[in-house]
Amino acid sequence: MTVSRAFNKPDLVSPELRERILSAAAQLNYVQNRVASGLASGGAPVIPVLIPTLHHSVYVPFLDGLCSVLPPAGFEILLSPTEYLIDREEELVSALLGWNPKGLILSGTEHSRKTRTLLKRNGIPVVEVMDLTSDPIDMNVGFSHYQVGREVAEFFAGIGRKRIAYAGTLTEIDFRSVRRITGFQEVLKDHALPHHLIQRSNEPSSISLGRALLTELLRQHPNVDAVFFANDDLAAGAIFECAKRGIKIPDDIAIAGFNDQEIAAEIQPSLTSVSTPRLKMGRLTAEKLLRRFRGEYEPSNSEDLGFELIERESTGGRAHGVGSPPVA
Amino acid sequence: MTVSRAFNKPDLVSPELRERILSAAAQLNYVQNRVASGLASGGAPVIPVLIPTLHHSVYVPFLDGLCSVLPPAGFEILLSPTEYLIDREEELVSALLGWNPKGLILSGTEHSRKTRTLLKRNGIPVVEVMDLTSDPIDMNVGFSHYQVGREVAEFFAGIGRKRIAYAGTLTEIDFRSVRRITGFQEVLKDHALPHHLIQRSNEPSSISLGRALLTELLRQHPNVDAVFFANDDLAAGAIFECAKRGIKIPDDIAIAGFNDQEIAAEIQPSLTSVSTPRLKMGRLTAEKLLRRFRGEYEPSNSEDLGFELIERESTGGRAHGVGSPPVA
DNA sequence: ATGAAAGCGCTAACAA
DNA sequence: TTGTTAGCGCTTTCAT
Repeated sequence: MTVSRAFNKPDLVSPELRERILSAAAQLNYVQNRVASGLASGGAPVIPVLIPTLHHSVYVPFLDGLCSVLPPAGFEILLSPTEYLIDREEELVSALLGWNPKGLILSGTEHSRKTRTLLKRNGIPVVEVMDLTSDPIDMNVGFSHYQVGREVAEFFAGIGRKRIAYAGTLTEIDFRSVRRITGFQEVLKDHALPHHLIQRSNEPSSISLGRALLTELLRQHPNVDAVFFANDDLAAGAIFECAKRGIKIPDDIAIAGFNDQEIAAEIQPSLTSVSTPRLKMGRLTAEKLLRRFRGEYEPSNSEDLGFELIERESTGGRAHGVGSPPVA
Repeated sequence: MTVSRAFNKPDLVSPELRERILSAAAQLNYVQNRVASGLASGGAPVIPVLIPTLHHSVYVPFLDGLCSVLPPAGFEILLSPTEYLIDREEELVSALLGWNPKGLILSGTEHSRKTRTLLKRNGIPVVEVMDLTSDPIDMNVGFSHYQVGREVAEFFAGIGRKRIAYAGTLTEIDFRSVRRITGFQEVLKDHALPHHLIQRSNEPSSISLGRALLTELLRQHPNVDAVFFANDDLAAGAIFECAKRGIKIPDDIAIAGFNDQEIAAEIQPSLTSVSTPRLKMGRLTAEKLLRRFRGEYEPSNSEDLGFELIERESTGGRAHGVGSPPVA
């Protein structure tokens, strides 16, 4: 029918007829059946997005970035949390491929062999996000967690800290966390500093868990003088706990977080953190997919968006980003 | 083909044949084409979810609740932010109906006439969430924001506050916020207290905006002695700002937040807040949909999940929920 | 318990 | 510029 054209390729229909069709459609509240159109054209306009979890708000800005680009371009987002489970990811990828999606987004660069095979053979554009890899399934947008670990360790060593710890959750199954620890420990070794001060927990991340991690760390190693937390919530908990115990930050202990969430700039003392480009990652990921759909040339399959260490009071830096902006 | 049956109604196929089919499918990495099956059976196993925004983490636990129920039951979530725009919602509903979804989830109870008509005529199960209404499109799961406003105002009046303010964002387009304000003001009027101390902003909510709102409020009304913030981030900002200015909480000013996010229990002083059942709302919403799909009887179309005012130090209550749980 | 026929509502490729 | 034909990969329904 010409109706289909009027919707999908309006310029191929005479203005007059198009007018008539569109207005009739409006009258009848007609909307195209996306399922049928998906079947006919081999592939539904959906993009499955596999993220580890929604519990942790870190993934929200990323999603937000996707939502700002994909739906306006006509693609719906199929949201699926994997709970950090690589086997669950495999199941989900397999099931989601049943939608014949035009593209797919995966978190991290660590996947089961079958996931990789499935996706490679399928051949649709795939973006692996959050981390960096030299061997992407297809495309890759992220930054190096390994480098984050290195940079924070260098930073602590550089300000003269001697007993430098890492504290985090899911330190075994969250591969990004593992990489940060790896980089972190390597640098400590290079500096001949102790590198086994790793405090782990498998509970979900939270402010109160940050308190607990700090408490336990100090119980086992009372003279720790710097801690890199796996995220800002944990670090904030540690700051609250220090306040409660009268531990001086940064004099007694320096604290750094990860992700530079808003609380980092606002808490007292303000928290040194690593700013990560999550919103931008979402937008760029979406744009790369769209470009590929249009068959445009993609200069690079791998994009390192970098990160930035933001020094604040918790490591002896100056207050940063605190203050009252004008009310609109 | 019998293959279809082997997947969808395994019990109608002889065990032996079923075995053979399933193993062959596994070998070939075959997955059913959901699009084709959706077309043939009239309706894709997707549930569009319209939420106002992802910027604000309040919607995340709700989504999380949905994700814990819907995907395991075979339904994918189509996530679509409306940015609090009722016209955008209308467009999205119309477009999403093109998926012939089996059900649909809407935030709030305020919708355009067309949205209501479209949905009612379509006849699929619809759940309106977050707020309560006496006239749902179909089903309704939430709690009364109006009552929240009333209860907090009563509470402030009850502890002897005289100049009680409300501070929030998007106070015009976020209807839940509007309702809280309405209830809040009604009670203040009943108590013959001033009820025009409303501080508004249209910027997105953030800790630093909380600082700004408090600052501006105190500039205009220096003797305000209680403030109900539209959420905990804003309230936390206000607490940080008070610390900076040496304003005593709760002696000089009492502060309450909304949603009882984790920071409320952890900040110093701890923050009185209204605990809202967001995760549970997600789960219950999903379960109600599933029950309806199965044709089961739903005793009630409207579920009031309630809320709870959690008193903490910021209004003169005792510390609450602070402390270090054991490390796992 | 299994198979055959028909068609879901579109879009692709082609013809007019 | 418009209409026609066929078929996307399933699930129905009905027959075996």
